[in-house]
Amino acid sequence: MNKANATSADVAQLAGVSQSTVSRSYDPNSRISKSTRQKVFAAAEKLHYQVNKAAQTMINKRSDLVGLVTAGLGDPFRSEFLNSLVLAVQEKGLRPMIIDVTDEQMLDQQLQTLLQYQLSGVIITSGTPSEAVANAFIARGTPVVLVNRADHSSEADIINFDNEAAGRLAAQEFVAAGKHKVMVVRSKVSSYSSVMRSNGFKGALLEPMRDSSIQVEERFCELGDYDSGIIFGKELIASGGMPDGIFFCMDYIACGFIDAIKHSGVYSIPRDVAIIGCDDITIARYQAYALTTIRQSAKEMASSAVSALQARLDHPSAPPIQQKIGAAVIFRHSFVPNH
Amino acid sequence: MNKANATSADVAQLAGVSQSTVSRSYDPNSRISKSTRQKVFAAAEKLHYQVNKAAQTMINKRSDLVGLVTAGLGDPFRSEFLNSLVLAVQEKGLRPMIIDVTDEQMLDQQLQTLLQYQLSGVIITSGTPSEAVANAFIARGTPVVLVNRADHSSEADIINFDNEAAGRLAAQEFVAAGKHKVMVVRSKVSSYSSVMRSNGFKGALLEPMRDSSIQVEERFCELGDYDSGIIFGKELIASGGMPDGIFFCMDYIACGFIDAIKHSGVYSIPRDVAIIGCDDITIARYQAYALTTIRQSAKEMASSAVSALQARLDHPSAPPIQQKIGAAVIFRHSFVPNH
DNA sequence: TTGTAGGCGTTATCAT
DNA sequence: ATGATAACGCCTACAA
Repeated sequence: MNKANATSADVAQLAGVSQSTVSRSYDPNSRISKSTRQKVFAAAEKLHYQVNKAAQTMINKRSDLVGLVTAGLGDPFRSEFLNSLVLAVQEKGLRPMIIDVTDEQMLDQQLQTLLQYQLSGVIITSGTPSEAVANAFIARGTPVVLVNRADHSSEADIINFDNEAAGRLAAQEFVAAGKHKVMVVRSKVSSYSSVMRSNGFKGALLEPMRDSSIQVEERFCELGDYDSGIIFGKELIASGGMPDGIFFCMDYIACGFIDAIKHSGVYSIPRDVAIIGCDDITIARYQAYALTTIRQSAKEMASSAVSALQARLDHPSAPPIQQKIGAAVIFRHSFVPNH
Repeated sequence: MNKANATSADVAQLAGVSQSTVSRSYDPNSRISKSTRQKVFAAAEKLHYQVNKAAQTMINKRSDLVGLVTAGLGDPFRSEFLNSLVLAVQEKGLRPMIIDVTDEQMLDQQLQTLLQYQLSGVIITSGTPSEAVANAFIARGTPVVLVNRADHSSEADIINFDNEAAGRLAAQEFVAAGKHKVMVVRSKVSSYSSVMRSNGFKGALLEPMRDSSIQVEERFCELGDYDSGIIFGKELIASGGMPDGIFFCMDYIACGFIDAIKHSGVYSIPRDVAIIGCDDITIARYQAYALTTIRQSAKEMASSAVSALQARLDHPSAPPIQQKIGAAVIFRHSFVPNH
């Protein structure tokens, strides 16, 4: 095995052409005689020639690497979403490079070293790392796509799940089902998405023209995870005042809640209390939960984000895009609409 | 914003030194006067200078990029493991680049383009892409670490969960609990890990000196996921012959099985049938499953893999390492040992 | 300790 | 249609 990779010069020599001809052979727009191109490709194949991206990057100032910035892979929905992003990025012939900025204290460091790679673009998914990161890249002329973030940034493209619509849909279902007393639950740590979802829910119920016979209350649990749902459930059971419908701004909380309810044996879902979640995480469909939820299509979000990035690479100076991804109710057992 | 990034030449000019001095300032081993180094750093900071990795890569023939090759991010355990890898890679100051080779037909293409980046190393996690990928990189002098794979490859470092021990542990628990008729279930599509686990289980029970009053049977379900577990459960219930203990080679199958059992209402877990899974996926601890399982520590595996890679980067010609990561029983409700 | 110069493998601009 | 040649930004002898 010759450890040294073949270079275009090697190929040129073997093919009996100049190095620049080899380079041109790989440019589809370049007009080159069919025969030479064939010669070149043949030689390239023989030598297992592969372009050296580093050299290419020096000239293009672009690595075809796309930074996928996320905060905390612990949250499984985030990681589900990340997977979709990876796939979408790959499909465009780009390469996903993950950056987890869980540790906020390292954010600056991470960010600095990131600038070293000549990323073609950066996709920032929901989480803390926002303005600072986005601006640093935009300042350097690297396209940035923001996903599920408040739209403070001026120059970045933005893809958002329609969080308000999600909340509204849940509310409408409860109204249509004739619920009397409903609740919306989100984590204390207010994420953009959760706040919007909650607002959408409350907003839909508080509209003045709406039949006002339905009570709404907003409640909070510590975090946005399963365990917080358990705790919240226990407390609600203990304190009494169980509503007949609850909208959880995150599926994980809902799953925890469901387990708490089942374990207590006091209430029955959906008879005593109907549950609607939001996200449609993988386990939402598992029989143990059978969670009716507002789906956020990770795939759709991901491909939109990557398409936006692609578009910006093609037209760097186009005006920023802002796109909303629709919400849809997925009916399962935890809430069944009456017909 | 000046879109053009500052180069070391710019820094040199501002600091009033030569470009090579700037370069040297960042080399800790280089002997440089404190004062000049300070001047350089000051200038660098002022210009927001960051090394251009592409240029660096051309010289070092190394990008500090680590390829994380996986097959199918759909499997949540794999994605959990990948997350750990990402974290571990980051901690070493390297950058994780994900390669999903789900689509086997694209494997070759993917592989080819991968060679273009001058990866510092490649970590291949369980899945189909093995020999071909590994060899291609090794041939080019890029270190390869194999995780949870059969050890056919000669030159790669190998990190394996002790799959046989996992199976053995499960078997021992059943024996100690006085089970009479047990089963081991794995997916038809035989993965290295599952086969080893099953072998470990069967082996421990078939040892000649062992009290032979315990019956063992191996069963198969289509895939290694939740739905296969459901189907398997339904069929087993319908066909009768429920054993008093089942070892599932993958937690997801176990979860599906548990839901099938609960839904049928015929049997009770763990009274009628005790369940032990393997992996300790996130949801294994959720109340709905409370799955007793053999833990495969994703964190430990990941950090071992990255450490191995690091070691090889430091000592390229050291003999290949082969390391086993221990298994441990995590007791929950689906199987409770008697004391 | 510091500066000068050559080269890493491409692509792009000139000629031819 | 093809071949020289000049960057791209950095590291590393070599020289001073």
